[in-house]
Amino acid sequence: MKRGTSRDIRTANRYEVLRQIIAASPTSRQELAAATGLSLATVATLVGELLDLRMITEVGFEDSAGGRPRGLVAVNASGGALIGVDIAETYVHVELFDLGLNVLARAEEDVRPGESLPEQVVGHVAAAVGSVVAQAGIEGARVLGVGVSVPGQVDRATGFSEYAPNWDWHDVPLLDLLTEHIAYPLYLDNPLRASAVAELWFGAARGSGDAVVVNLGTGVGAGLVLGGGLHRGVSNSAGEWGHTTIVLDGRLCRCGKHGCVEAYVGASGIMLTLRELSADSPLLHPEDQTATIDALARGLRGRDPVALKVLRDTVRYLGAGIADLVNLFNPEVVVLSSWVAAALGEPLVTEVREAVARHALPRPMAATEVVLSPIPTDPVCLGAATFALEGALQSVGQRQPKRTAAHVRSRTAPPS
Amino acid sequence: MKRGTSRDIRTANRYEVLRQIIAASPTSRQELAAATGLSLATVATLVGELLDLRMITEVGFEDSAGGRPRGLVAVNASGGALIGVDIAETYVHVELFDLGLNVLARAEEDVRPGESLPEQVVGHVAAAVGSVVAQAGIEGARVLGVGVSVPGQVDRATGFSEYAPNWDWHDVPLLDLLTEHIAYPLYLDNPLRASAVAELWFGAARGSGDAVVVNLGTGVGAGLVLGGGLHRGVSNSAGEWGHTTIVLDGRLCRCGKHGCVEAYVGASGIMLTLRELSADSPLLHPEDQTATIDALARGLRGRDPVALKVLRDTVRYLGAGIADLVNLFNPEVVVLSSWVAAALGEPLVTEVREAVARHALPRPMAATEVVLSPIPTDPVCLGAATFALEGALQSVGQRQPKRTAAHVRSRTAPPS
DNA sequence: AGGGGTTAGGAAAGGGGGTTTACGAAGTCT
DNA sequence: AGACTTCGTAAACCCCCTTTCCTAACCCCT
Repeated sequence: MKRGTSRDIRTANRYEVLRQIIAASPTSRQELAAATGLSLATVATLVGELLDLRMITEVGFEDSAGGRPRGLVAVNASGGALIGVDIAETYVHVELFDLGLNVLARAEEDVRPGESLPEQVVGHVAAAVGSVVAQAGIEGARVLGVGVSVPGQVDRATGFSEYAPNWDWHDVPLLDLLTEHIAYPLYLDNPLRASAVAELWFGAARGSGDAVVVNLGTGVGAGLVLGGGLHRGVSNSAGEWGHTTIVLDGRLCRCGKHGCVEAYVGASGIMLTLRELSADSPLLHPEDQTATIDALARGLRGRDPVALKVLRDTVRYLGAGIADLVNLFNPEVVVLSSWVAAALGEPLVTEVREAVARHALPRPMAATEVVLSPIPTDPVCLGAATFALEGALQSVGQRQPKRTAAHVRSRTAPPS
Repeated sequence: MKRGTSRDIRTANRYEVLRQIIAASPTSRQELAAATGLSLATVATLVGELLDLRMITEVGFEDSAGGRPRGLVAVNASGGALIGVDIAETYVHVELFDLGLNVLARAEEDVRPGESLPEQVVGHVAAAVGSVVAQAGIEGARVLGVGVSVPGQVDRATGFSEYAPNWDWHDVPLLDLLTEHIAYPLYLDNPLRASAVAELWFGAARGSGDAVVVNLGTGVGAGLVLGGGLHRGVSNSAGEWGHTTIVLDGRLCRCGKHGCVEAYVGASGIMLTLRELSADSPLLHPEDQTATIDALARGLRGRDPVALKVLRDTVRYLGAGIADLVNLFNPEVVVLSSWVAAALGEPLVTEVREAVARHALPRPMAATEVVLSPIPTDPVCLGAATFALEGALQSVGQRQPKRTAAHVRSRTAPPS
């Protein structure tokens, strides 16, 4: 069991202060102290560190009721760039961010079904990363790091993709492969945790001690924020919620089991529900999940009865599943994230809220909010970039190696 | 969000050292340092603190390969007593422990169906507590605290039992009621968390960063140990796993919903499974859960086909449910606890292990063990007593109020 | 019996972290 | 210009753990 050291406190506080600055830029030290609960002195030293790192800059002053004006600090947008890579089943999506986590450049490469060899995927990543750097006209030196999200289980220590369900990858040394093409510091993890970190830093989980980020996409998962930090589990695979059994002996899931949550509320599960309900529905675009979900979303806005029924059926499962998470974790907030949630939007949350309230125990439920992710862009890219940001911030605390006191040893010729 | 302070580190280390001493008493400072990963100096000061508290004593020496002998310390059994109270649906069970957490006295009171008013239950508790103190012949002053476990949701801050499902209690000021009868420091929580803490301190979760303690009794729940500590959630109701939906529209549960885990793997769920399978089975003792489960356990030992079938059916649900927990938390260990698990014993774990391995994802599963609770006595009493122990240790860190420097003020009459 | 050698354990120093207190800096108000 | 206010840094302080140094306590050997 790893014990916590006092340095972890410092790191957490540094994160917290930077989060706050990014969220409310520009801001004053006073405001930061109030928001973080730290003392003014601590905030001042942390702000000093971030200024030294050129991650933030002083941007003027603000009147203070009659006294010395407050100095304002803001994110130093040009102080560096972060790259987030979202490797998914059918595409590689790359975004380049400034330090305010604004998107400066985007690139997307399609991964065709035949091209799923690790080398091919890495090729796409390298090309897209090259592209965003070129687009943004950034000098390479300013890229602080590249976060890479890859589906499945990832071992962060070794940089192996232990298992990627869609491509049947097993123990691929992904980090090594990427290192050959990309010269920036690399941080590897999976989309579940990426979007959870994105919510933790910039989204609906900011400031929450405990939050559950429910990812609704092609795959389904739950990023767990516990005690103000990401819960990884003992082998970095916590959060695999998609294959939770919700209907014993139910629908066959692509994982081979029956009745998984994902088989009902994942994109293809929703498509199946639609097909079962109305096989020739105009909403249905076989072979195209995105189009179908978009059509469904339009249908909901137009109060199309089939679309409403599909939503209701889906939420029947989703609501029960999320209620289980609420009972189990008793979180402050449940965030619905990923592209299916973004597409279905308000109608989805409204239904989910109601269903969860019906299924969950009253007491935990009373303390929990269910919200849509407020992140406007791809949360996985943002989260991946956040891993890079955390990495860059982590290395601040590192003490430089001690000077070897060589001269002390030279006693062979003592002074007379 | 509460920030961690450096004092929390100290508290955690104090816990860790005491845990280790209790587990391997007598032991040396050297051994403690090795086991906890702390430096010798830190261990020495912590041991010093515990000696000052009279929680441990020096009990002699041990040869060290040729040098100064190691001093040995052991729990000071007579240094104090802890009381654990397990309030359950039909009984109040109280145990008095020495500081080595050995049971010195027991008392049990039956709570008859009509007697479920808070005052009546509190009366039983007070009587039983009085009884164990008398039995053990302990002076009152030596009781360091009383931990009380009460089913349902408990607000530790206010000492209210917010909701107790079996008795329809709502917002009962239980702590206040208990305080009127019991003069010792009181610590209130629920059985789920009590048995989780018991495993964390003395059972199978010792030294685990992440563990799930699955409680199989009349009720069903999961105590969550995350990051080496108990996870409580935002309103102290995390771990409500019993009412997780495992069969959509399945069996009616006493909570009013359908298809809850508890409806299948709780004691009465198991009884129902048995009744459905063989309504006139000799194993079945209607109206008596304990007798039925015991009969079932005997049946398993005798390889009775009906008993085996009941076990297999139960594990079908339980295995799926636990597999979900494994996927979600990726814990180091899953502990099966509470009286049903204890009664069914090895046959149960063996089946569960197999079922979980079948249902869970391979990667999280590879890192997880499924074990039976090694705690021989009532884990809820033990856990409740542990809350009292933690409470007693907590107050160590409290700084005594600063001496008011009164003499400094008396400048009115300065010395000539 | 009286030195080495070895190991345990305590005391002091050192490096982190956060907070409180004191004070100079930089404005406004009279 | 001087008084008042408020910001922000510097210094002192407390807590935590570790490293280093030194003494205590025992063995063995001469």
